[in-house]
Amino acid sequence: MASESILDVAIRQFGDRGFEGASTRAIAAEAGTVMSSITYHYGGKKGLYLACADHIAASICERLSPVLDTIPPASELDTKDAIATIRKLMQAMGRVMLSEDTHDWVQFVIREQQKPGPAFDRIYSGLMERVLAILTGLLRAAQPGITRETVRAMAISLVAQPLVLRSAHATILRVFETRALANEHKALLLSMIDQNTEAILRNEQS
Amino acid sequence: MASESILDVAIRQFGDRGFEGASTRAIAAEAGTVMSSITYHYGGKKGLYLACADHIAASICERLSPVLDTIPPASELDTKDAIATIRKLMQAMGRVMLSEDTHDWVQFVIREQQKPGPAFDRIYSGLMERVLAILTGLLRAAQPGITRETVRAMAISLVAQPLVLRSAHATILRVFETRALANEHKALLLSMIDQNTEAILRNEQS
DNA sequence: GTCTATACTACGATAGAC
DNA sequence: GTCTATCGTAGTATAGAC
Repeated sequence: MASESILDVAIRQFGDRGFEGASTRAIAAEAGTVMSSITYHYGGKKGLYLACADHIAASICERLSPVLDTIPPASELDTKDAIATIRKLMQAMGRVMLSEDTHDWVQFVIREQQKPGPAFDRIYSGLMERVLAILTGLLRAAQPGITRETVRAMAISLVAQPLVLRSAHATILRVFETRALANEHKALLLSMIDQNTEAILRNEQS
Repeated sequence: MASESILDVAIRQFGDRGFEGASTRAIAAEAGTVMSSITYHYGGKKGLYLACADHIAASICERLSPVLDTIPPASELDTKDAIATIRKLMQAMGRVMLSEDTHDWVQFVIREQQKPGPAFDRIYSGLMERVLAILTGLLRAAQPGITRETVRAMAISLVAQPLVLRSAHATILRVFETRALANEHKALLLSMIDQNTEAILRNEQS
């Protein structure tokens, strides 16, 4: 079988074991080369880690772009359309969190949240900042007159629901008494997010 | 100054740096002793880690018990009281997540969620199982006729809101453009959780 | 019980052969 | 560019002095 690239292996290892837990020798070996290749291509372990962060931010951004790109400027949306758009955005984030092939990326990001370093800066400015800017804009359109601080708190509360699908993944598996989420579970969780998003936005609006 | 106990230091170090990132020599030194004491008292690094998990589960449980102990059996509650009780429980969880002195505990748990091992079993059975059992019981009382799977999904969605306060802590600080959450921020986030909890439960109930 | 001394392994970085 | 060889450091574990 063909070797994966160093970057792909590194993202998996860093996500799985964390920065200190992952070993450059093991990453290199799994990529079919030797440790000194990492020094040559990335300047060392830290450089490789930062390259992973950049790649992940770009990859998740790319995964979300089919939805993000269809979102019109918030100024053009009325309350009803803004709510519908926010629901669409939450569903897209939920699907990313439930998708198997994003597992390593999201794991990496969650780890970096716990002890943010230079890699978090790149992920934040390359991914989160953009998504949060769109979401806060939509919230302002959905609920005119809302204060800036309330928008921030509400944005956090909304993204909490997709995020928890990964950040508490181990607990979710226990709750559903399974080793891997079935499609029925995923559909149920997504529809729950949709209902709750609608309830939260409708509530505030009154 | 008096030395902290090995367990206290270990919880902080493991929470901060993860299992692989923490060093037994550093933990022992900070506790005012030497590494071999860890071998003697806990049987090694893994044993110390498990002891930390037990201690954390008990500590968080103890912190929540003032609220948990006042919750009557769900069978005695009507819909209105059950909703009020759930809101009180969510607020208690939110306060735990926002409290500074639980930082190390929660950090440890979040890390263990990412790669669950034997320590996660202890935290789950010693803490989460109990809280989730109470919450699902309350949900059934709040919304009679709800299916078992829907209760599970809703429980996850509800706890998502307190949990995100820690699991996405780095992002929240960026959103509020601050280095540490002020009391006003915390109050706002808690009231947002309360509003959303109420909206979610009211919505489903109809 | 607590510490010292030591054995053994694995890590990341680097120099240099090819 | 990719490899081998090696260096210094840091990790856990263990035996034994006190």
